[in-house]
Amino acid sequence: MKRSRPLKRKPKRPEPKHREPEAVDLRSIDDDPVVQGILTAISQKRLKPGAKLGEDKLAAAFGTTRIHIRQALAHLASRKVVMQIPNRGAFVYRPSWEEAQDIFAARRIIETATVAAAIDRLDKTGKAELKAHMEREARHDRNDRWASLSLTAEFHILVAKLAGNRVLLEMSRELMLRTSLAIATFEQPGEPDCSPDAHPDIGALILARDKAGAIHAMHHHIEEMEQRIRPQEGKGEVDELTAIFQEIGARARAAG
Amino acid sequence: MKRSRPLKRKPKRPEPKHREPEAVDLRSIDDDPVVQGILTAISQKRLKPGAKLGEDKLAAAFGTTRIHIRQALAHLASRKVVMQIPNRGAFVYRPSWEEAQDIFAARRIIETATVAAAIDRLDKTGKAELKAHMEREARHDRNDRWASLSLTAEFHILVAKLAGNRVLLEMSRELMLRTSLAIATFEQPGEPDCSPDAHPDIGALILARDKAGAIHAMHHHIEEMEQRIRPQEGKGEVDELTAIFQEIGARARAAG
DNA sequence: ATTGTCTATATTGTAAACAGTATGGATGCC
DNA sequence: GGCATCCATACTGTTTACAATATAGACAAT
Repeated sequence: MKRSRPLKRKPKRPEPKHREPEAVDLRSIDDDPVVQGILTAISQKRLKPGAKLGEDKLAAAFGTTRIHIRQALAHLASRKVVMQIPNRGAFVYRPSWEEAQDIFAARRIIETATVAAAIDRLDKTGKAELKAHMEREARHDRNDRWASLSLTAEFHILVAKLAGNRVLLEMSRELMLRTSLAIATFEQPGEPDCSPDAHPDIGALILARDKAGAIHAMHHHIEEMEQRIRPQEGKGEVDELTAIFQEIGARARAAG
Repeated sequence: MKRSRPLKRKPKRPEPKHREPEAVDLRSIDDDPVVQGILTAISQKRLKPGAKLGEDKLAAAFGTTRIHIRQALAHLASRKVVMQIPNRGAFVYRPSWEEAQDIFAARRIIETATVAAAIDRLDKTGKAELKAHMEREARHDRNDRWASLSLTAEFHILVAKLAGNRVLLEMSRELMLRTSLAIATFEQPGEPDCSPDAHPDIGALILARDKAGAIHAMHHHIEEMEQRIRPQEGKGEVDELTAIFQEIGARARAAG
């Protein structure tokens, strides 16, 4: 029993009353698989600075559409992880020498502050997390280059997490990625990103609540990283996109 | 005299050799008029947190197309200046109380560092710029609220510029915007963003190369800003409800 | 009055076709 | 052989139309 259709209705509604958005699904584009895939590919150095990120190829590699890819690339361009050139496409960002130095300087400032804050608010849970990570880093397979890179990055992220400031955590994440790009652009071939002993030392100082010591160690650690790069630029070959993302996808599926 | 059309051509070209992008027009989306318009509207507090940013209306207001608007909004969402909710649209970002505190903490860390760096590399040009700004700020019309807000923001940007680190400058810009949003969300009505005397003091300390004094003054200045906001919210209801039902759920699980 | 359900409208999201631009070889000329 | 020009291709950028979803009022029932 359908009711009669409404008879009176203004053809144009008056300005609708504004309703605030509240408690809604807050899924960010950062969780997007395409964004994550490209980010991990970069942090694992499978994607090198200057590599072209063709829209069609990415769409095929990820099994999605071009629009989706464009959105992801635009987001990464906003974060200075890819560079978009009009009518030519998107490329993995290649920082200038000056920018690389600025990135390291920014990390010294932010990460010395985060390590201090981490010590201030260190509790049982934090200690456990830190110990757990240090064990994983100690006993990991040093021949698995990709796992190595992921683990060393995770240490710095963990410290930022322990500091308990989400804004600084985001900034640290961003700076770490850009550090990867800076190192990939200017590294001498064959050297690791982090000296292998630095993390256990810093971790121990945090656990001992030696604030001055930890700050100094972190400062020195980042200085050491910076001293491994040189203003020469060598442009390497670029790997095939499909192969990279197929393997990353397989790993993600295996891990999940 | 047109030549005969080429007769032999492989239907599919072999993978084209990769050419690196070099020395190209590097116009960023940050220069986009839509992005700039929304940013200045926010920093001048004409757009308040939670305000809806409809695509069609913006397109009409700026005299452009929806796609263009979408790109701009996506960029601003990446920078956490607007919040995008699926199928509902874009809104001016409204930080949580915790996030607001984190923003101020981050600013204390970064801006004390920038003010120190600014003193270290202060030269004639820098001194002149600083003096010029201080004069403008001293003699500006205090009744023009929008000019006031722009000027006070420019002071902090100028200090970041003098520090000579572009990465930190970007971060400061971003944090200042998010500070505007935090203040707009939690301010007591009628109070200004910055205390009017702080900037001349800090500027004088920089010119006198008093590093410790300038750092302390900047730290105090940002603390003062933070103390003007209060966690009062009109929408505590939502949190209350979720808290209630979370507890009920916990009881149910405990009973079952 | 309050609540629930329905529907037209508004608005956002997506797909596909089209247009514009760069690219890399091929051609022709010197 | 070296160099400028030209064109087919591939790619990016934009427009258009359409589909999916949310919104706010109207009506009905309690």
